[in-house]
Amino acid sequence: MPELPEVETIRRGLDKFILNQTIQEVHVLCEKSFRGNKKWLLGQKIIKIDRRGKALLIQLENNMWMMVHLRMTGQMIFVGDEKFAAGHPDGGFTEKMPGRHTRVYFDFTNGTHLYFNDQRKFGFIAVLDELGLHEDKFLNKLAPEPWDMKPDDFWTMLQRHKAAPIKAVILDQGNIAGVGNIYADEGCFYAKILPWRRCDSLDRDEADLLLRGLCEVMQASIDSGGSTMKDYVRADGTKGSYLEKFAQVFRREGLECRRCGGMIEKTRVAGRGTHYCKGCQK
DNA sequence: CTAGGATCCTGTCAGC
DNA sequence: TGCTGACAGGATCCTA
Repeated sequence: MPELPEVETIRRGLDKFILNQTIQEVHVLCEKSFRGNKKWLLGQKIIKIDRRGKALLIQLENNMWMMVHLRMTGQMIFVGDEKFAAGHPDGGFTEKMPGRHTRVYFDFTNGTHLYFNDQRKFGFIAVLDELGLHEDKFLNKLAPEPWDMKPDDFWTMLQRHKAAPIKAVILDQGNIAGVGNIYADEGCFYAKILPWRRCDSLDRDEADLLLRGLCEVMQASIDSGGSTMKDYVRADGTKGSYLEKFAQVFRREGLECRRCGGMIEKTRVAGRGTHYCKGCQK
C-alpha cells in the first residue's frame, strides 16, 4: 500500500478538498470494503481529517469517525473542478470514476465526489463512534511514528526481538508506525544495514542511524508529495513518481548503487520482496 | 511472549 | 494461444 508518506499526502489533499463539505450520499459498491452504517454519515459535515500511522481518520460533525485503511492497493480520488488522486499508483488515476476498482464513493452537497478505489479489496472504510475509535485494535497497538520515537526507545524495542530480521521488526506497526516495504528497504540502505540481519547483531550506532534514516526518507517523500501528485493526474500517467526520484534501492535491482557503484540486488525477507546494495550494506 | 507462515483478493507478467 | 505459478508499497490469524 501507500505507506505513511502517501497517506499523509492524501490527508493534506483531503484537508484541501473535502474539509467542511457535507456528505449527501454514500455508494457502497463492495460490502467488504465498508464497515458500519452509512446512515451515520448522511447529511454530516466533515470537520477534521487526521492520520495515525497509515490510517486516515475523518471526523464528522455528529462526532462519528470514518477510519480509512488503504492496505496494499487503496486509492482516494477527489473529483471536482480540480482532481486529486493519491495512494496506490497503478491505474485508476486517469480513468472515469466510478471505475472498475471503485468500492465506495461519496457525493457531496456541492456536487463534488470522493472515490475509494481498491483493486485487491484488502483496504476498508469503517464508520466508528468515539468508543469504537477508542477500542480499535489496530489503533491501540500502533507504536509511535519514527520522529516521535526516542533513540533509547527504538533501541529497547530492538532488544525485544533479538532473533528476528530487522526488516520484519520495522514493518510491524506495533514496533514503529508507518514504515512499509519501500521505506524499510530505503531505511536499511541509509543505515548501511542488510535487512535480514538479526536485531541483536546491530550495535547502538547502527540502530540510531536506522531510526534517523527512516525519518529522513519518509520526510523527504512527504515533502515531495505535492508535486508528485500533479504528475499522477496528468493523462500520461505515473511517470516521474517520487520512487524514481528518491528510491536508492527499491525496484532498482540490477542497477548501479548511487552511493558505492555496487550492484543492487533483490531477495526475500520476512515474506516480502527486499532490495539492497551488495556493496555498501553490511 | 516471540517468530514464521498462510491467508484475505484481484491482476499482471514470465515461462512453458 | 492458453495455462500456471509467482508476486504485489499490508495486516491478521494461527501455530510452534
